[in-house]
Amino acid sequence: MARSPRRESLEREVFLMTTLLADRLSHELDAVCRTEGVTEQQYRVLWVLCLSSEPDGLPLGSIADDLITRAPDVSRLVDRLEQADLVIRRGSAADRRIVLVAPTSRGVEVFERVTASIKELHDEQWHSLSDDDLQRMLGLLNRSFWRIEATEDDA
Amino acid sequence: MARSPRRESLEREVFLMTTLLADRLSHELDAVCRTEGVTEQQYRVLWVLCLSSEPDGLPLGSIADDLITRAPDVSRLVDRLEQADLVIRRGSAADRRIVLVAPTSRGVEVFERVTASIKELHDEQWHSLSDDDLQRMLGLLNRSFWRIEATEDDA
DNA sequence: CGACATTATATGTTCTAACATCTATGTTGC
DNA sequence: GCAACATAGATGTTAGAACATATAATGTCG
Repeated sequence: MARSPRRESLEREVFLMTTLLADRLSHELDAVCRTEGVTEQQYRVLWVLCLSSEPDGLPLGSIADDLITRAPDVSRLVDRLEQADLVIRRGSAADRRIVLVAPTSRGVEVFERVTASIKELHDEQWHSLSDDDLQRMLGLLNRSFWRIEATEDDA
Repeated sequence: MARSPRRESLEREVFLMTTLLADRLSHELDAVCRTEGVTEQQYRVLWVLCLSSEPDGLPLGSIADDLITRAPDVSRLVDRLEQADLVIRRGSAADRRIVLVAPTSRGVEVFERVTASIKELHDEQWHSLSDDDLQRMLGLLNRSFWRIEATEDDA
């Protein structure tokens, strides 16, 4: 933990802690996903698909839009999910360019199991923060991300 | 920005915003590094080397320890830096297993230019947060990372 | 209708991360 | 001193990310 000499400015320190925390959280999440044989990215795709109520599935491009993180390769991401029998591809009758992707029953099961595990993980990850702390943190994160100045109501 | 249906729990939302923000910040940093031809990881190595005051350079393993993010391939990371003439490798006389890595003058220059650009970037990235906000954020990030409960002095 | 742009997806390629393994050197205990 | 183990680093291999380009279907405008 020889990390002292690098902290020059407050901004840099916040930057480092943000990336460090995200790195840690994300890897823990990935580890949980892999217990069910999927990567974090693959889980996110399952998430989008399973929460969508489109019966025929979603177009590939629409998945990419809904994935919070940029994923410049949804096609091959879905390839792997399809090989693992977690989703199926189906052509769209209306527009033959479109490929609809829907979760298989196995895909739904995996999604639900992973989701339950992730819920436990999150409880553990955020155990040390109260709900008020989490709200404050969320506010700061949002302001940082969207780069908006403070409002008056800073309780 | 169709992100509404996914926010089930506060914990998950904070998790998502943390990773989302880190992802954005980190990519902006990487973009700055690449204007000087290095990746973020490579810049971090230069950082460790340039801030160390060891005249002969640091052993590879010691670099890995100092890199905040885990880097399970420092050897090839240094390969690329060496090919770009930003660092040099040198054997250690005391322990012939050890390879010392030191920045070249070009390496130092690149490090300094990138560091200056990053300073500007950070100013921009954190413009919307006051110093108090940054301190609060840092406190929350640290408590999240180290998973420590709140102390009494929550100003 | 036909040339041309646009959209949706697939694929080619390159680089890197992650994991495991290998080699060389050093250390320890008998 | 030597066998067993530990350590430092390099390398082989595989999978995925990033970027560009190709292919196919659709829309548009003359």
